[in-house]
Amino acid sequence: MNYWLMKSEPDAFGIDDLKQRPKKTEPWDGVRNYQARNFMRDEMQKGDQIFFYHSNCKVPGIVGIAEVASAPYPDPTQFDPDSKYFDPKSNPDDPRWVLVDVKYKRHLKRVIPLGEIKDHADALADFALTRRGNRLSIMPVTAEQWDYLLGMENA
DNA sequence: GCCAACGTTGGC
DNA sequence: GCCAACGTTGGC
Repeated sequence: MNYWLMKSEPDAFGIDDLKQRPKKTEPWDGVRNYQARNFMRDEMQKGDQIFFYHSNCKVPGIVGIAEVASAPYPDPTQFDPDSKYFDPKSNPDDPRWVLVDVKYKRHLKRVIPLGEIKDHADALADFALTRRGNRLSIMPVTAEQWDYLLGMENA
């Protein structure tokens, strides 16, 4: 089992939106970054645990926990000319972009703000989120980092 | 293959 | 709203 952190802008789709979805599950479409895609395509498995992160908002940080709820499959929006994620260069016989379904598990008892995560940089050695200039929307979390961040929930 | 221009991300 | 970081595009 692997651990991940996935970013979302709460103005567009936040953890409350996920919770309110039928089956509390949403196809994580629109990922158009190869590194993030490769994580989904090559490494994600059903049951993997996800930190749900709110970006581009007043208090960016980890707000809850979700779970990978499907195997990777082609992102349908890449073939939809009306979608803002439409990719005319993607070949239906060899889709360029994939996604997984993401299922809501729970909110954290409190938001763990980015600022606080940065304060613990030493304990979270090499955490992808706080590496300089990081813009990945999906990134791996080690088991150690996962446990440590979960511990911060009660701090 | 290089690299300048451009667009996007996302914290502040 | 600003801007640093960085990915992508496209001319050459």
